[in-house]
Amino acid sequence: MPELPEVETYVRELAPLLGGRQVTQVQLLWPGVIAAPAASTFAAQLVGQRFVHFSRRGKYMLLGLASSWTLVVHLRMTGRLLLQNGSPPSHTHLILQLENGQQLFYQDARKFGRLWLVADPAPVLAKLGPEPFDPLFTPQALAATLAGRQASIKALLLDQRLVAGVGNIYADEALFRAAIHPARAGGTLLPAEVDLLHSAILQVLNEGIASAGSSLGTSGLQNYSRPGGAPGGFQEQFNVFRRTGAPCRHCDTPIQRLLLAQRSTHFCPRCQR
DNA sequence: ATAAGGCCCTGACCGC
DNA sequence: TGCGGTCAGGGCCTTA
Repeated sequence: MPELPEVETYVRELAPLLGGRQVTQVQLLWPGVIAAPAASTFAAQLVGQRFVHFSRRGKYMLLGLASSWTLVVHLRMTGRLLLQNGSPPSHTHLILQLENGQQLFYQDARKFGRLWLVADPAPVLAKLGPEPFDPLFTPQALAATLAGRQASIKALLLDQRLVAGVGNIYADEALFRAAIHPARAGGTLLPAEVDLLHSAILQVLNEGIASAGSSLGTSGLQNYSRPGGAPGGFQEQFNVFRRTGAPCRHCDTPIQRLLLAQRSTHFCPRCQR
């Protein structure tokens, strides 16, 4: 599932490919994908716009246009952006024809993803917590948000109001690196553990970005790929995520799976107590 | 304010 | 081979 490293990879790889390109035609095949404005006006407002700026906030992709408007994209579970020629793949819901002959496809098998075309993206992003790489996101700030919380640390890491961009994959991997059991109540973490978790979050996100994200395609849906369709590589470095029953890379104990906050959670029962 | 559960979707997978 | 049931899961909404 696209989380911060996957969205960051999109931003970095789309910038040179899409920068300066102009939208000449919009085909909206499934209007439900448009969150704002009304689907009937979305296409008309996007035609003629030129992509000039590329950034990210949490798991939201921000495609800045020459008009100063922004096309905001959230891929949720299975959303993908593909910059290609030729016929659209199955589950394509939006096609942007570009002036250079290329096409930008928005594809999403489960239809969870959404796009916004807005003058100001701030309201869309209003509920997000700090960016993990923002200097304001310090161990002390993380400790303050965890203080008194009874919910599991896994559930809290998935809450985008605490820190933006961490999803199921990187939450599990960060908790393993920090040697913290995912079911621990957030408020019970000791200061030293919060420090470990803070640096583990930054570490796994950085490693994910360095590997161009995680693609899970061998079993289950191919739910993330880079703009040209190539997979990321971080799944090769998973310590726990979707490794249920496989030996822990540190101690050989079989990785276990449990359900927290309605999300599958993977951990080593020996390394994470 | 916090926590928990339901909902949206549909391909993959499992058991029969 | 075919079929029905179950699962996954981010963000939003409702409920307690």
